[in-house]
Amino acid sequence: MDMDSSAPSPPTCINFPLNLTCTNHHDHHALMIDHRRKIIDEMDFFADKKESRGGCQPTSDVGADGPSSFLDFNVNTGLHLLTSANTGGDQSAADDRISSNANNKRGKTEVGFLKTELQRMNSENQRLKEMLNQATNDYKGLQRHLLTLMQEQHSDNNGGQERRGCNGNGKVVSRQFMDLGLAVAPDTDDVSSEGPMADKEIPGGEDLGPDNKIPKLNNQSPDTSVDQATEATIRKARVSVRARSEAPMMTDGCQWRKYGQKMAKGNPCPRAYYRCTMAAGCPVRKQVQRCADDRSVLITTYEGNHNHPLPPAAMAMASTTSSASRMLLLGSMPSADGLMNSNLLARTLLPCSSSMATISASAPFPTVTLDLTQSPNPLQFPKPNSPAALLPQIFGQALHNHSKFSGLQISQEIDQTTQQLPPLMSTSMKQGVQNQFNVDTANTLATDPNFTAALAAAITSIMGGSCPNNNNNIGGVNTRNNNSHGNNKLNSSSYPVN
DNA sequence: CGCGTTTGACCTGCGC
DNA sequence: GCGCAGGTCAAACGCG
Repeated sequence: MDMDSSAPSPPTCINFPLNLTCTNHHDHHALMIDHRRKIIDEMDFFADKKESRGGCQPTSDVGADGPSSFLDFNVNTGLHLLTSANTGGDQSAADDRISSNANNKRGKTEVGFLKTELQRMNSENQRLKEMLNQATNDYKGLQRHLLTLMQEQHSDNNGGQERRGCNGNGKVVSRQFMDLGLAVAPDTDDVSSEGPMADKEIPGGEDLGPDNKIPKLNNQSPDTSVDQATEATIRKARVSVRARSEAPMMTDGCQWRKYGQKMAKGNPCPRAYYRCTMAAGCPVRKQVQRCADDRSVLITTYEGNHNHPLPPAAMAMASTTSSASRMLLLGSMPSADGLMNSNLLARTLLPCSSSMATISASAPFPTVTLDLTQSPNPLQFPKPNSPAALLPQIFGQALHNHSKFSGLQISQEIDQTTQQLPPLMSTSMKQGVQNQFNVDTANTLATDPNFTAALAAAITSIMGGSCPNNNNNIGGVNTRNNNSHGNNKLNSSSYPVN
């Protein structure tokens, strides 16, 4: 006997109707534009429709018959009625005709329901847009108000004479504003060199030197000045990494050139100064010095952000400086004790060790210190070249992945949340609420699955790619990088400090 | 010869 | 104003 070659293949008929339920506007719009056009990157339900016209072909796609919930969903929509109408018959036509009236009603009911639902969603979307606009306006207004207050306070405290503080090579910025994450500019409107930090890898960001421009507080929109001042502060922020290592220098995937060495007071070990040589004019510098108390501890301090693309290994550390700086900035939001719970943030970032990371704004430059020498479990950092010794990179990667949340989203959420407070609430009261928000946010960050996932991903990527036998090679990245530069000598990633 | 390191001189900020 | 300390510059030097 012949196999039932004439038997229709029912499944393809069932896929078709879903369009009405889910993406009415989508596919309908596509059809209006061009009936023949296939919709790329979307499920092409019309493909089955076309096939069904020429005879139903068995498929192995989602639409094929089987226990797929997707298929079940289609069936449950009841809209397969349209399919039968379009296919015009075969064996199922009779059955369809029998049930057509009931299905029609049910289908119309569902379409009507979906239309209502769509309208409701649209109106809600519109309402949310308006709320967002309102929040944005309030946010800008508060920033404006904050700047005004700070200017007034600054004038009161310093008599307007002392717009200074330490800012790189002798340029002076109000320390108070630095602590607030803001900087007061010299009399210049040139803020062109200001820009996003490592997150966007701006070219021409090499403004660490005496020509460093600080955004002017006046004569520009407050939100812009805040952003630019923030970036200026971040640029001067430092990330210090303490690691127990016998190696002369920590490996971070970058190429460094030593440009100086000094005997620092109180430390018999000289301090070496390096600058990044991966790109001309890269502003990133680092200092390497052995700890006076424990010569086995290497202290590496990073400053600035790279203005060039980085290999992943180097990106991790660069991300640390950038992201930790943002965290530090977030941690220096105004509060009753002048410093928002910086160490809380540090503990939050690395909850496994309360002493692993500290944030200090009391130093000439706000500094984040990652102490990798105080592992609660000695096995955790067994050898200088072990994957665990690459924790700064892990930390950096995790922070990088989370940097927008930590540096931008949080602060925006803080501000926007503050905006929700009653307008008559005093500034100090709002500030208290904001501080509490910071605490809550930091606690949330500790348990945030995204952060955990980012950290886990970073650990996986670092440890998975690390090569314990090669001090200068993290995941083979450096080797590739060296080849691309065509000169291994350039990779001066290890220099004796002593 | 090119590149990186060394090292003394120089610059700048800060405290007294 | 002076001295100190941190940071940078640049000529001299070494290495491959």
